[in-house]
Amino acid sequence: MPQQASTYHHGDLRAACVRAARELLEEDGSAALSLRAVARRAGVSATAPYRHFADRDALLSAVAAQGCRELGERLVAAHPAPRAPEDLAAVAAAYVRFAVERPALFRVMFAEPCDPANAERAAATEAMREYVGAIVHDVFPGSDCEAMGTAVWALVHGLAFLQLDGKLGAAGPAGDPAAVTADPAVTDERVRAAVDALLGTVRR
Amino acid sequence: MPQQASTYHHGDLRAACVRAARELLEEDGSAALSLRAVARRAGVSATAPYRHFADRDALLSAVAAQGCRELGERLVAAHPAPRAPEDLAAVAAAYVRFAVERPALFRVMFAEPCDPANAERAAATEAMREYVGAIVHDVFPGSDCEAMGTAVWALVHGLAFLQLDGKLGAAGPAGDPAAVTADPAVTDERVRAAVDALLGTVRR
DNA sequence: GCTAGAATGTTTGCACTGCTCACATTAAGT
DNA sequence: ACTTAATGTGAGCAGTGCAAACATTCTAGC
Repeated sequence: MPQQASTYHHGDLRAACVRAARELLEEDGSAALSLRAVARRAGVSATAPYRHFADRDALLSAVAAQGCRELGERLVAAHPAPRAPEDLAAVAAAYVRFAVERPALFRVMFAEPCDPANAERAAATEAMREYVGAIVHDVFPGSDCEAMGTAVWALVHGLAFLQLDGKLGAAGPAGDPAAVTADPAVTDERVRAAVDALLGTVRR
Repeated sequence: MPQQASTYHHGDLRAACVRAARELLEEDGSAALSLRAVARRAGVSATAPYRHFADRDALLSAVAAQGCRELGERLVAAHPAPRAPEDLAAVAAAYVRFAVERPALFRVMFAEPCDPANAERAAATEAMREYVGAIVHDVFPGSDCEAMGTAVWALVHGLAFLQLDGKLGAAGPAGDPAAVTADPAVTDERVRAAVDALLGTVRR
Protein backbone atom coordinates (compact mmCIF):
# COMPACT_ATOMS: atom_id res chain seq x y z
CA MET A 1 0.00 0.00 0.00
CA PRO A 2 2.52 2.69 0.99
CA GLN A 3 4.29 3.56 -2.25
CA GLN A 4 7.78 4.80 -1.71
CA ALA A 5 7.93 6.67 -5.02
CA SER A 6 6.90 10.07 -3.67
CA THR A 7 8.81 11.12 -0.59
CA TYR A 8 6.65 14.02 0.43
CA HIS A 9 3.82 11.99 1.87
CA HIS A 10 5.08 9.40 4.21
CA GLY A 11 2.30 6.88 3.87
CA ASP A 12 1.65 6.03 7.49
CA LEU A 13 3.48 8.51 9.61
CA ARG A 14 1.38 7.87 12.66
CA ALA A 15 2.46 4.25 12.96
CA ALA A 16 6.01 5.20 12.00
CA CYS A 17 6.14 7.68 14.86
CA VAL A 18 4.99 5.13 17.39
CA ARG A 19 7.52 2.64 16.08
CA ALA A 20 10.33 5.21 16.12
CA ALA A 21 9.40 6.22 19.64
CA ARG A 22 9.57 2.64 20.82
CA GLU A 23 12.94 2.11 19.19
CA LEU A 24 14.35 5.21 20.83
CA LEU A 25 12.96 4.16 24.17
CA GLU A 26 14.65 0.79 23.89
CA GLU A 27 17.98 2.13 22.67
CA ASP A 28 18.75 4.63 25.37
CA GLY A 29 16.88 3.43 28.42
CA SER A 30 15.76 6.92 29.32
CA ALA A 31 12.07 7.70 29.35
CA ALA A 32 12.85 11.28 28.29
CA LEU A 33 11.61 10.97 24.77
CA SER A 34 11.96 13.90 22.40
CA LEU A 35 9.35 14.48 19.77
CA ARG A 36 12.00 15.94 17.52
CA ALA A 37 14.13 12.82 17.83
CA VAL A 38 11.11 10.76 16.85
CA ALA A 39 10.60 12.96 13.80
CA ARG A 40 14.26 12.65 12.85
CA ARG A 41 14.14 8.89 13.07
CA ALA A 42 10.99 8.79 11.00
CA GLY A 43 12.87 10.86 8.42
CA VAL A 44 10.47 13.73 8.58
CA SER A 45 10.49 17.37 9.62
CA ALA A 46 10.37 18.27 13.30
CA THR A 47 6.76 19.35 13.37
CA ALA A 48 5.24 16.76 11.06
CA PRO A 49 4.15 14.50 13.94
CA TYR A 50 1.82 17.26 15.11
CA ARG A 51 -0.45 16.35 12.21
CA HIS A 52 -1.09 13.03 13.94
CA PHE A 53 -0.64 13.75 17.62
CA ALA A 54 -2.01 16.76 19.47
CA ASP A 55 1.14 16.98 21.57
CA ARG A 56 3.96 14.97 23.06
CA ASP A 57 1.64 13.43 25.62
CA ALA A 58 -0.62 12.07 22.92
CA LEU A 59 2.27 10.24 21.28
CA LEU A 60 3.33 8.87 24.64
CA SER A 61 -0.19 7.71 25.31
CA ALA A 62 -0.27 5.83 22.03
CA VAL A 63 3.03 4.18 22.87
CA ALA A 64 1.79 3.36 26.36
CA ALA A 65 -1.39 1.78 25.04
CA GLN A 66 0.57 -0.40 22.66
CA GLY A 67 2.87 -1.36 25.50
CA CYS A 68 -0.09 -2.38 27.63
CA ARG A 69 -1.40 -4.66 24.93
CA GLU A 70 2.00 -6.29 24.53
CA LEU A 71 2.34 -6.75 28.25
CA GLY A 72 -1.04 -8.45 28.24
CA GLU A 73 0.12 -10.89 25.56
CA ARG A 74 3.26 -11.64 27.55
CA LEU A 75 1.21 -12.46 30.61
CA VAL A 76 -1.11 -14.90 28.91
CA ALA A 77 1.94 -16.47 27.27
CA ALA A 78 3.44 -16.99 30.72
CA HIS A 79 0.40 -18.98 31.79
CA PRO A 80 -2.80 -19.20 29.76
CA ALA A 81 -5.14 -19.98 32.65
CA PRO A 82 -3.69 -19.59 36.15
CA ARG A 83 -5.54 -21.51 38.84
CA ALA A 84 -3.02 -21.96 41.62
CA PRO A 85 -0.81 -19.42 43.39
CA GLU A 86 2.21 -21.00 41.69
CA ASP A 87 0.70 -20.18 38.32
CA LEU A 88 0.17 -16.66 39.51
CA ALA A 89 3.82 -16.44 40.49
CA ALA A 90 4.77 -17.29 36.92
CA VAL A 91 2.58 -14.50 35.62
CA ALA A 92 4.05 -12.11 38.17
CA ALA A 93 7.55 -13.01 37.06
CA ALA A 94 6.60 -12.29 33.46
CA TYR A 95 5.23 -8.89 34.49
CA VAL A 96 8.42 -7.90 36.25
CA ARG A 97 10.57 -9.29 33.47
CA PHE A 98 8.73 -7.11 30.98
CA ALA A 99 9.41 -4.06 33.16
CA VAL A 100 13.09 -4.89 33.56
CA GLU A 101 13.63 -5.66 29.90
CA ARG A 102 11.88 -2.49 28.68
CA PRO A 103 12.37 -0.05 31.54
CA ALA A 104 11.78 3.08 29.49
CA LEU A 105 8.59 1.75 27.92
CA PHE A 106 7.32 0.57 31.28
CA ARG A 107 7.97 3.99 32.75
CA VAL A 108 6.08 5.65 29.94
CA MET A 109 3.22 3.25 30.58
CA PHE A 110 2.98 3.90 34.30
CA ALA A 111 5.39 6.36 35.82
CA GLU A 112 4.38 9.22 33.60
CA PRO A 113 1.32 11.04 34.85
CA CYS A 114 -1.20 9.79 32.36
CA ASP A 115 -4.25 11.63 31.22
CA PRO A 116 -7.41 9.56 31.49
CA ALA A 117 -8.79 11.66 28.64
CA ASN A 118 -6.92 9.53 26.13
CA ALA A 119 -9.41 6.84 25.19
CA GLU A 120 -6.93 4.37 23.73
CA ARG A 121 -4.75 4.50 26.78
CA ALA A 122 -7.62 4.27 29.22
CA ALA A 123 -9.05 1.28 27.39
CA ALA A 124 -5.72 -0.52 27.45
CA THR A 125 -5.26 -0.13 31.18
CA GLU A 126 -8.89 -1.01 31.84
CA ALA A 127 -8.35 -4.24 29.92
CA MET A 128 -5.36 -4.94 32.14
CA ARG A 129 -7.49 -4.43 35.21
CA GLU A 130 -10.15 -6.82 34.00
CA TYR A 131 -7.53 -9.42 33.14
CA VAL A 132 -6.18 -9.31 36.67
CA GLY A 133 -9.68 -9.53 38.04
CA ALA A 134 -10.38 -12.64 35.98
CA ILE A 135 -7.21 -14.33 37.17
CA VAL A 136 -7.98 -13.62 40.79
CA HIS A 137 -11.47 -14.97 40.30
CA ASP A 138 -9.96 -18.29 39.26
CA VAL A 139 -7.11 -18.46 41.74
CA PHE A 140 -8.99 -17.27 44.81
CA PRO A 141 -12.61 -18.16 44.08
CA GLY A 142 -13.94 -17.32 47.50
CA SER A 143 -12.34 -13.91 47.88
CA ASP A 144 -13.57 -10.40 47.29
CA CYS A 145 -12.48 -10.14 43.68
CA GLU A 146 -12.42 -6.36 43.66
CA ALA A 147 -10.09 -6.00 46.64
CA MET A 148 -8.06 -9.09 45.89
CA GLY A 149 -7.54 -8.03 42.29
CA THR A 150 -6.32 -4.64 43.39
CA ALA A 151 -4.01 -6.22 45.92
CA VAL A 152 -2.49 -8.71 43.51
CA TRP A 153 -1.96 -6.15 40.79
CA ALA A 154 -0.42 -3.76 43.32
CA LEU A 155 1.90 -6.47 44.59
CA VAL A 156 3.20 -7.28 41.15
CA HIS A 157 3.29 -3.68 40.02
CA GLY A 158 5.20 -2.67 43.12
CA LEU A 159 7.70 -5.46 42.61
CA ALA A 160 8.30 -4.22 39.09
CA PHE A 161 8.93 -0.65 40.17
CA LEU A 162 11.08 -1.46 43.16
CA GLN A 163 13.19 -3.75 41.03
CA LEU A 164 13.38 -1.14 38.29
CA ASP A 165 14.55 1.51 40.71
CA GLY A 166 17.09 -0.77 42.34
CA LYS A 167 15.39 -0.43 45.69
CA LEU A 168 15.57 -4.13 46.46
CA GLY A 169 19.25 -4.17 47.24
CA ALA A 170 21.76 -4.66 44.47
CA ALA A 171 22.52 -8.29 43.86
CA GLY A 172 25.43 -7.48 41.59
CA PRO A 173 28.63 -5.59 42.36
CA ALA A 174 28.05 -2.44 44.35
CA GLY A 175 26.99 0.60 42.41
CA ASP A 176 26.62 -1.12 39.13
CA PRO A 177 23.96 0.90 37.34
CA ALA A 178 23.27 -1.90 34.89
CA ALA A 179 22.74 -4.35 37.72
CA VAL A 180 19.00 -4.03 37.33
CA THR A 181 18.95 -5.94 34.12
CA ALA A 182 21.90 -8.07 35.09
CA ASP A 183 20.55 -11.48 35.92
CA PRO A 184 16.96 -12.25 35.00
CA ALA A 185 17.12 -15.51 36.91
CA VAL A 186 17.89 -13.68 40.15
CA THR A 187 15.02 -11.30 39.58
CA ASP A 188 12.68 -14.15 38.76
CA GLU A 189 13.60 -15.94 41.94
CA ARG A 190 13.12 -12.82 43.98
CA VAL A 191 9.67 -12.24 42.53
CA ARG A 192 8.63 -15.82 43.10
CA ALA A 193 9.85 -15.75 46.68
CA ALA A 194 7.94 -12.55 47.38
CA VAL A 195 4.74 -13.81 45.80
CA ASP A 196 5.03 -17.12 47.61
CA ALA A 197 5.60 -15.39 50.90
CA LEU A 198 2.31 -13.58 50.54
CA LEU A 199 0.12 -15.86 48.45
CA GLY A 200 1.55 -19.24 49.27
CA THR A 201 0.43 -18.88 52.84
CA VAL A 202 -3.09 -18.01 51.85
CA ARG A 203 -3.60 -21.55 50.81
CA ARG A 204 -2.54 -23.21 54.03
CA MET B 1 23.51 32.92 61.40
CA PRO B 2 22.63 33.92 57.84
CA GLN B 3 22.90 37.69 57.79
CA GLN B 4 20.54 39.27 55.34
CA ALA B 5 22.53 42.51 55.08
CA SER B 6 24.49 41.58 51.97
CA THR B 7 22.35 40.21 49.21
CA TYR B 8 25.11 38.82 47.06
CA HIS B 9 25.77 35.77 49.16
CA HIS B 10 22.61 33.99 49.92
CA GLY B 11 23.63 32.36 53.18
CA ASP B 12 22.32 28.87 52.63
CA LEU B 13 21.41 28.51 49.01
CA ARG B 14 21.60 24.76 49.06
CA ALA B 15 18.77 24.40 51.56
CA ALA B 16 16.86 27.21 49.88
CA CYS B 17 17.01 25.34 46.57
CA VAL B 18 15.65 22.17 48.08
CA ARG B 19 12.87 24.12 49.77
CA ALA B 20 12.02 26.01 46.58
CA ALA B 21 11.99 22.77 44.63
CA ARG B 22 9.56 21.20 47.07
CA GLU B 23 7.28 24.22 46.94
CA LEU B 24 7.21 24.15 43.16
CA LEU B 25 6.52 20.43 43.17
CA GLU B 26 3.56 20.91 45.48
CA GLU B 27 2.12 23.89 43.63
CA ASP B 28 1.86 22.48 40.16
CA GLY B 29 1.57 18.75 40.59
CA SER B 30 3.92 18.07 37.72
CA ALA B 31 7.17 16.29 38.42
CA ALA B 32 8.81 18.23 35.57
CA LEU B 33 10.87 20.51 37.73
CA SER B 34 12.96 23.21 36.14
CA LEU B 35 16.25 24.17 37.69
CA ARG B 36 15.77 27.67 36.43
CA ALA B 37 12.41 27.95 38.12
CA VAL B 38 14.03 26.82 41.35
CA ALA B 39 16.67 29.51 40.95
CA ARG B 40 14.03 32.15 40.26
CA ARG B 41 12.08 31.21 43.35
CA ALA B 42 15.23 31.29 45.46
CA GLY B 43 15.79 34.81 44.11
CA VAL B 44 19.07 33.96 42.52
CA SER B 45 20.57 33.77 39.06
CA ALA B 46 19.81 30.81 36.83
CA THR B 47 23.17 29.15 37.23
CA ALA B 48 23.79 29.76 40.91
CA PRO B 49 22.41 26.35 41.98
CA TYR B 50 25.22 24.70 40.03
CA ARG B 51 27.57 25.76 42.83
CA HIS B 52 25.70 23.38 45.12
CA PHE B 53 24.39 20.68 42.82
CA ALA B 54 26.32 19.00 40.06
CA ASP B 55 23.23 18.90 37.85
CA ARG B 56 19.46 18.72 37.91
CA ASP B 57 19.56 15.10 38.99
CA ALA B 58 21.59 15.94 42.07
CA LEU B 59 18.99 18.46 43.20
CA LEU B 60 16.23 15.95 42.59
CA SER B 61 18.13 13.35 44.57
CA ALA B 62 18.41 15.71 47.52
CA VAL B 63 14.69 16.40 47.34
CA ALA B 64 13.96 12.69 47.06
CA ALA B 65 16.09 11.86 50.07
CA GLN B 66 14.31 14.47 52.16
CA GLY B 67 10.98 13.09 50.95
CA CYS B 68 11.99 9.59 52.01
CA ARG B 69 12.80 10.77 55.50
CA GLU B 70 9.48 12.56 55.78
CA LEU B 71 7.63 9.53 54.53
CA GLY B 72 9.36 7.49 57.20
CA GLU B 73 8.18 9.87 59.88
CA ARG B 74 4.64 9.69 58.56
CA LEU B 75 4.69 5.93 58.75
CA VAL B 76 5.84 5.70 62.34
CA ALA B 77 3.27 8.36 63.19
CA ALA B 78 0.57 6.16 61.68
CA HIS B 79 1.52 3.33 64.01
CA PRO B 80 4.62 3.34 66.20
CA ALA B 81 4.98 -0.44 66.53
CA PRO B 82 2.79 -2.56 64.23
CA ARG B 83 2.26 -6.12 65.42
CA ALA B 84 -0.95 -7.24 63.75
CA PRO B 85 -1.99 -7.10 60.08
CA GLU B 86 -4.53 -4.42 61.00
CA ASP B 87 -1.69 -2.21 62.25
CA LEU B 88 0.09 -2.82 59.00
CA ALA B 89 -2.98 -1.72 57.08
CA ALA B 90 -2.85 1.59 58.92
CA VAL B 91 0.77 2.07 57.89
CA ALA B 92 -0.08 1.13 54.33
CA ALA B 93 -2.86 3.70 54.26
CA ALA B 94 -0.43 6.36 55.46
CA TYR B 95 2.02 5.41 52.71
CA VAL B 96 -0.60 5.76 50.00
CA ARG B 97 -1.98 8.95 51.52
CA PHE B 98 1.49 10.47 51.35
CA ALA B 99 1.74 9.57 47.67
CA VAL B 100 -1.68 10.98 46.85
CA GLU B 101 -1.17 14.18 48.80
CA ARG B 102 2.26 14.87 47.30
CA PRO B 103 2.13 13.20 43.89
CA ALA B 104 4.94 15.17 42.33
CA LEU B 105 7.29 14.59 45.25
CA PHE B 106 6.44 10.92 45.34
CA ARG B 107 7.18 10.63 41.64
CA VAL B 108 10.52 12.32 42.09
CA MET B 109 11.26 9.87 44.89
CA PHE B 110 10.44 6.76 42.90
CA ALA B 111 9.30 7.19 39.34
CA GLU B 112 12.38 9.04 38.22
CA PRO B 113 15.21 6.73 37.30
CA CYS B 114 17.42 7.27 40.30
CA ASP B 115 21.16 7.03 40.33
CA PRO B 116 22.44 4.79 43.13
CA ALA B 117 25.61 6.85 43.05
CA ASN B 118 23.99 9.52 45.17
CA ALA B 119 24.87 8.54 48.72
CA GLU B 120 22.20 10.58 50.48
CA ARG B 121 19.47 9.18 48.31
CA ALA B 122 20.69 5.60 48.57
CA ALA B 123 20.91 5.85 52.34
CA ALA B 124 17.38 7.20 52.61
CA THR B 125 15.88 4.39 50.58
CA GLU B 126 17.99 1.80 52.37
CA ALA B 127 16.59 3.09 55.66
CA MET B 128 13.10 2.63 54.24
CA ARG B 129 13.90 -0.94 53.33
CA GLU B 130 15.17 -1.73 56.80
CA TYR B 131 12.12 -0.13 58.34
CA VAL B 132 9.83 -2.38 56.33
CA GLY B 133 11.94 -5.38 57.25
CA ALA B 134 11.63 -4.58 60.94
CA ILE B 135 7.88 -4.24 60.72
CA VAL B 136 7.51 -7.54 58.92
CA HIS B 137 9.69 -9.19 61.52
CA ASP B 138 7.18 -8.15 64.19
CA VAL B 139 3.98 -8.78 62.26
CA PHE B 140 4.95 -12.11 60.71
CA PRO B 141 7.57 -13.55 63.06
CA GLY B 142 7.77 -16.93 61.44
CA SER B 143 8.17 -15.79 57.87
CA ASP B 144 11.14 -15.29 55.61
CA CYS B 145 11.75 -11.66 56.45
CA GLU B 146 13.63 -10.91 53.28
CA ALA B 147 10.95 -12.14 50.91
CA MET B 148 8.06 -11.02 53.07
CA GLY B 149 9.52 -7.56 53.47
CA THR B 150 9.91 -7.22 49.75
CA ALA B 151 6.39 -8.44 49.17
CA VAL B 152 4.80 -6.10 51.70
CA TRP B 153 6.70 -3.08 50.46
CA ALA B 154 5.82 -3.94 46.89
CA LEU B 155 2.15 -4.32 47.77
CA VAL B 156 2.00 -0.93 49.40
CA HIS B 157 4.19 0.73 46.82
CA GLY B 158 2.11 -0.68 44.00
CA LEU B 159 -1.09 0.51 45.63
CA ALA B 160 0.37 3.99 45.81
CA PHE B 161 1.33 4.07 42.16
CA LEU B 162 -1.85 2.53 40.83
CA GLN B 163 -3.90 4.98 42.85
CA LEU B 164 -1.71 7.86 41.71
CA ASP B 165 -2.14 6.92 38.08
CA GLY B 166 -5.87 6.44 38.39
CA LYS B 167 -5.59 2.82 37.36
CA LEU B 168 -7.91 1.59 40.07
CA GLY B 169 -11.09 2.81 38.44
CA ALA B 170 -12.24 6.34 39.04
CA ALA B 171 -14.46 6.58 42.07
CA GLY B 172 -15.48 10.12 41.25
CA PRO B 173 -17.30 11.46 38.21
CA ALA B 174 -16.00 10.04 34.96
CA GLY B 175 -12.92 11.66 33.55
CA ASP B 176 -12.34 13.94 36.48
CA PRO B 177 -8.58 14.41 36.46
CA ALA B 178 -8.55 15.61 40.05
CA ALA B 179 -10.44 12.53 41.18
CA VAL B 180 -7.24 10.97 42.45
CA THR B 181 -7.03 13.30 45.39
CA ALA B 182 -10.78 13.60 45.68
CA ASP B 183 -11.75 11.63 48.72
CA PRO B 184 -9.01 10.41 51.03
CA ALA B 185 -11.52 8.30 52.93
CA VAL B 186 -12.35 6.31 49.80
CA THR B 187 -8.68 5.76 49.08
CA ASP B 188 -8.04 4.73 52.66
CA GLU B 189 -10.82 2.20 52.54
CA ARG B 190 -9.59 0.80 49.24
CA VAL B 191 -6.10 0.34 50.62
CA ARG B 192 -7.33 -1.33 53.76
CA ALA B 193 -9.56 -3.67 51.79
CA ALA B 194 -6.69 -4.67 49.53
CA VAL B 195 -4.28 -5.23 52.39
CA ASP B 196 -6.87 -7.19 54.32
CA ALA B 197 -7.62 -9.36 51.30
CA LEU B 198 -4.01 -10.41 51.16
CA LEU B 199 -2.73 -10.21 54.72
CA GLY B 200 -5.91 -10.82 56.64
CA THR B 201 -6.11 -14.29 55.23
CA VAL B 202 -2.56 -15.11 56.15
CA ARG B 203 -3.58 -15.22 59.74
CA ARG B 204 -6.46 -17.60 59.42
C1' DG C 1 -9.44 15.09 -17.32
C1' DC C 2 -9.71 19.21 -14.48
C1' DT C 3 -10.03 21.54 -10.62
C1' DA C 4 -11.56 22.88 -5.68
C1' DG C 5 -10.54 21.50 -1.10
C1' DA C 6 -8.95 18.50 2.41
C1' DA C 7 -4.71 15.98 4.20
C1' DT C 8 -0.32 15.96 5.09
C1' DG C 9 4.70 17.93 5.40
C1' DT C 10 8.00 21.94 5.68
C1' DT C 11 10.02 26.31 7.36
C1' DT C 12 10.42 29.75 10.42
C1' DG C 13 10.23 31.42 14.84
C1' DC C 14 9.38 31.98 19.90
C1' DA C 15 9.91 30.90 24.69
C1' DC C 16 11.99 27.81 27.53
C1' DT C 17 15.41 24.46 29.26
C1' DG C 18 20.14 22.27 31.08
C1' DC C 19 24.66 23.38 31.23
C1' DT C 20 29.54 25.72 30.37
C1' DC C 21 32.61 29.34 30.79
C1' DA C 22 34.59 33.74 31.86
C1' DC C 23 33.91 37.14 35.21
C1' DA C 24 32.45 39.71 39.66
C1' DT C 25 31.83 39.76 44.54
C1' DT C 26 32.42 38.34 49.11
C1' DA C 27 34.32 35.57 53.07
C1' DA C 28 38.28 33.43 55.44
C1' DG C 29 43.11 32.40 56.57
C1' DT C 30 47.80 33.90 57.20
C1' DA D 1 46.60 43.68 54.30
C1' DC D 2 46.81 40.41 50.81
C1' DT D 3 45.99 36.07 48.92
C1' DT D 4 42.87 32.45 48.08
C1' DA D 5 38.81 29.86 48.02
C1' DA D 6 33.86 30.03 47.97
C1' DT D 7 29.94 31.74 45.98
C1' DG D 8 26.91 34.34 42.66
C1' DT D 9 26.29 36.69 37.79
C1' DG D 10 25.93 37.11 32.67
C1' DA D 11 26.34 35.76 28.09
C1' DG D 12 25.91 32.02 25.18
C1' DC D 13 25.15 27.25 23.05
C1' DA D 14 22.49 23.31 21.75
C1' DG D 15 18.26 21.22 22.34
C1' DT D 16 13.23 21.19 23.26
C1' DG D 17 7.75 21.76 22.67
C1' DC D 18 4.72 24.07 20.09
C1' DA D 19 2.31 27.64 16.88
C1' DA D 20 1.73 29.87 12.31
C1' DA D 21 2.16 30.52 7.61
C1' DC D 22 3.32 28.15 3.62
C1' DA D 23 4.03 24.15 0.21
C1' DT D 24 2.81 19.75 -1.72
C1' DT D 25 0.03 15.89 -2.65
C1' DC D 26 -4.21 13.10 -2.52
C1' DT D 27 -9.23 12.90 -3.41
C1' DA D 28 -13.86 14.20 -4.81
C1' DG D 29 -17.22 16.18 -7.85
C1' DC D 30 -17.92 17.79 -12.20
